[in-house]
Amino acid sequence: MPVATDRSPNAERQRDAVFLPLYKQIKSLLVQRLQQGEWKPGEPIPSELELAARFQVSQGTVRKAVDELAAENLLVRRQGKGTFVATHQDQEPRAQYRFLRLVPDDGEAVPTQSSFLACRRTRAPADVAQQLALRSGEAVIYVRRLLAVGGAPLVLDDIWLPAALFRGLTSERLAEYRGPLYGLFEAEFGTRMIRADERIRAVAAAGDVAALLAVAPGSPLLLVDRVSYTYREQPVEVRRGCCVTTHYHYHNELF
Amino acid sequence: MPVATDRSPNAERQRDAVFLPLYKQIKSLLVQRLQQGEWKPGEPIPSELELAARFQVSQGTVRKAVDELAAENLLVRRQGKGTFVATHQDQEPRAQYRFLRLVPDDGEAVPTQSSFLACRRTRAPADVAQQLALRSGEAVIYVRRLLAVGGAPLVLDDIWLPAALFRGLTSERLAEYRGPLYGLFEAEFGTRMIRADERIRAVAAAGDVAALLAVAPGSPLLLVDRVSYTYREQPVEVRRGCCVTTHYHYHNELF
DNA sequence: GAGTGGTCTAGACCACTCC
DNA sequence: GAGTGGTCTAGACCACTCA
Repeated sequence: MPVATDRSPNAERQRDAVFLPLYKQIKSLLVQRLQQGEWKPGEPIPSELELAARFQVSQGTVRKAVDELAAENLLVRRQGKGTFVATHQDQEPRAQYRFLRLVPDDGEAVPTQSSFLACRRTRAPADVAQQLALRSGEAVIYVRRLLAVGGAPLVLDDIWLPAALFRGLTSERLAEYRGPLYGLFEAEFGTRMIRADERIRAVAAAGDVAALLAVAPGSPLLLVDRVSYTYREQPVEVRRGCCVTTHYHYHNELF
Repeated sequence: MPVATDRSPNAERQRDAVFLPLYKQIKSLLVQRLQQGEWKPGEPIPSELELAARFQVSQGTVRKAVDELAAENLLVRRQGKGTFVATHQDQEPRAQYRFLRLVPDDGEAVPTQSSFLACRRTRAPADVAQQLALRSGEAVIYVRRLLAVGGAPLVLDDIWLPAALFRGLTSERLAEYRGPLYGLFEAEFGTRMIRADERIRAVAAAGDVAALLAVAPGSPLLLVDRVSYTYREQPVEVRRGCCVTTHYHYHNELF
């Protein structure tokens, strides 16, 4: 399936609606196939040489496309083995908890316990609907989860998901699943989280939240508002987390 | 100045103390020259062809080294013009305020007013000394700065810098300088911030801090503990910021 | 040993910038 | 038009993995 057989880029390609370098076009085609589920999370994609043959370009061009996708964490390269679709169900914890920035002040990451306090179908509040690019009042699944470590509550998450994409998500399935939520989402619902935006604030704990987190009302909490996106910048999760940061902190690296 | 004239990498290079791909070696040499100030912030580095000739490698190899340095924000490529040393004094605000993640909840970034409440030479507290890789009690410069927007206090920063690197930093120089602090640091003291680690918590405002930020004691504040590094992972700044997040939030993007 | 990604080269041509 | 970074190719060889 040639993308542009002509060697002089402008001659053939500038007539296209959008002119892009070959490797960007290849990249876009790869994302399209990922989105369509041609290769599933954890599976290998075809080798560079095969992709080069398939797209009628040189290996170097495929390479550059794959390099960028690997840099964006959509693909994972493993020398000698192949290139794999990134997954939240991976073995390595850094891949598994890629989006978890809350870490203990000292010592290593400790396994957390999840308990699900709610999981029900409801109508999207206006702000949530807007962030999910849904019409106001459209069906969403609302989940409330308490994360604890060593019995001490750490995070209270309120999560909204488009009901259309997560049909069949119940408390039972949530409770029985081991590992990160995003692993469940991609394995059971075919929705893979690629990117997220977070807005972070300090707030005073309201009464009900304070009770669930076992802190005094008015205690300072870290409020993390997240919107997660799947392929092609499609928003698929709104999450509001209240975190107790007495022994944990949010870690971030600036470049 | 050849890095490895031999074409078979292992034959010659594996005898070296560390074996690295050619482009990593080039990259390291470039960082070394940046660190030594051979090319100053904002200035162009030699063209790819010239570097290739100088290091006795192909343009492609230089290119890969420069690509990585550009990805790490040490260099900035501009097509048709050249490759430049990144700077905090740049025109574009996104480059200028690269490390500022605090943004207004709505609307565009508004210019802030800095006032410097303290700037004095003192001994490093134990924790600061450790983070700066100094001996406990070694001389540091302590700066306290209040950031306000439209007259309303927004951030109170406490900053510690190794006195050895920032000799001559005074309240006067701070007050008369326009633009980001890191611009002053790189222009006047030759220390360029490359990377930073941040630890973020929610805390209750203590009395003195609350007064300076014009909030009630006990109000929730975002506490941002930052350690900044210059070339070669050398820590050169410890900063503790207390932020009022009623109309601003800390923005972060996860990949 | 076959197959995969990783490095390196040499050369062609393109797009952009500035004189 | 000269010089710069940006794209693309073709081919060689290397390092790693696994059967």
